[in-house]
Amino acid sequence: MKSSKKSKGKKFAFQSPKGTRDLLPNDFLYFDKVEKAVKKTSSLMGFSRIETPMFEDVKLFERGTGSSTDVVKKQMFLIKGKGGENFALRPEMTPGVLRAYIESGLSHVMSPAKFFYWSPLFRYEQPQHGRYRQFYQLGFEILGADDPAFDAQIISASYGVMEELKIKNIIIKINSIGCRTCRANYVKKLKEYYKNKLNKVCRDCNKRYYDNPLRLLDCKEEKCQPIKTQAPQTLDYLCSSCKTHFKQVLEYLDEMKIPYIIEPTLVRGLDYYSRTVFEIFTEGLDFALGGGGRYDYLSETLGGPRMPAVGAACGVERIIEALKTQEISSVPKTRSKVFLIYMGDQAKKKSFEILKSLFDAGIAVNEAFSKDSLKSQLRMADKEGSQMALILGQQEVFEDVIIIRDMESGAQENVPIKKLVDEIKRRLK
RNA sequence: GUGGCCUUGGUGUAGUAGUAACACUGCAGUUUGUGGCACUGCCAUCACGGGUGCAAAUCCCGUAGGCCACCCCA
Repeated sequence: MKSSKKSKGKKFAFQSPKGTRDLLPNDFLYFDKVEKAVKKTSSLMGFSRIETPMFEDVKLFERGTGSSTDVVKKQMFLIKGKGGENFALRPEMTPGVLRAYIESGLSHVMSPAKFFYWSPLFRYEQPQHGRYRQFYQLGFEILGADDPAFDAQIISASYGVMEELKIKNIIIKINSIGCRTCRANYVKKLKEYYKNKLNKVCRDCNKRYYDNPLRLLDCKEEKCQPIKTQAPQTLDYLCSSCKTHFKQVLEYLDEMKIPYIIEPTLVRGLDYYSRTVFEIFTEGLDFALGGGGRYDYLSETLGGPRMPAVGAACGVERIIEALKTQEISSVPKTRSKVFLIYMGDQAKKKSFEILKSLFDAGIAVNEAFSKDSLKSQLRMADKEGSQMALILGQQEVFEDVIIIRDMESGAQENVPIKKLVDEIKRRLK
């Protein structure tokens, strides 16, 4: 007792940084399933994969995502390069994807271009349910097109992934916040409306009034609600082309029978959105699984060419949370059906040769090299649910045979090692 | 950035001041070359640091992390 206490080492002092998590083998049962769904949907709909650096010039986000947004103002991990460069770990993908598209010259080769991504992002936030400092997003971007068909296709792609995963009761909340012209017009009206009510709304709304008036519509403060509901709505102030655009998006969604509700107060938090904005929800979870919208001016804002575009991003951890909440099962672990057991050093050595030949023949084999007793190796084989065990001892090595044991019936048979591959293949089907 | 709750072995829990209990899992074994059952043994300085007490998992303070509500977002 005392000696065991004395022999204890120091407590392991490291833990994963706040808001980050390790993806352990069991997590990948879900992770891989989602990844498979996004790849399938992408290939069916013609999106090709893109990946960009995990860090970029901080200005890309300041100018692109918008310096008035929380994401840029207080949620970026900043890195100082040794040469004095200012980088930021990417808090979102869109500006990087657009940058890559222009920089690579791809914009001259394929336009419009349809991309999908599956990438980790970083935001310095207070972690919470469904919210991490490092998290994965899957997303779609269509660059160089302003046709409303693409808005619908972006939504359809996101919806398709959810559908593929069998997530229940998916609902799209959608709105249009107009183009530069009609939005400016609307914001003016909105400010006029709020002007003489500023003493009746919360402190945050007073700030929003000056910083980002559209966000007034986002307020959840109780005392602001009555004022909010009476406020002018973006949809009533759309210019005729924005109105037509939005109407067509909805019509296309109707054609695909994608369920949506128009949410007049939906505005979203990133500066670059224009016209269509949307978020994706499912039953049982209060956070959005995804969101996106059109960003027709982002390219110009970054000093690039005029390039209308639309995109969406979904939180992978959130989708997985939905799968778990809705008890949608993960992909079952694929276990190898064959388990190799050795007895003695000579057999252990020989087993490498056998393992190699089985791998070469495309047969998955499990073993337990750290357990030397036959008993514990068999126990292991049993636990793994193996269909057959291959038992190799001194005697067998000497005779150049191996025992195949059927784990269910317990029947055993000696097989010449030369014929092992064929014999296993025969039994596996 | 603000406020509230929480933190006991790999997992889930018990234990409100006298030096950690239970279940599952894991590991080792129950005589030598055969699993699934059963049995035995082992695996926690009670998140970390400090304080008060003769005595602290148990009270107090600090830190870290988790959760929740804001904020915002995926």
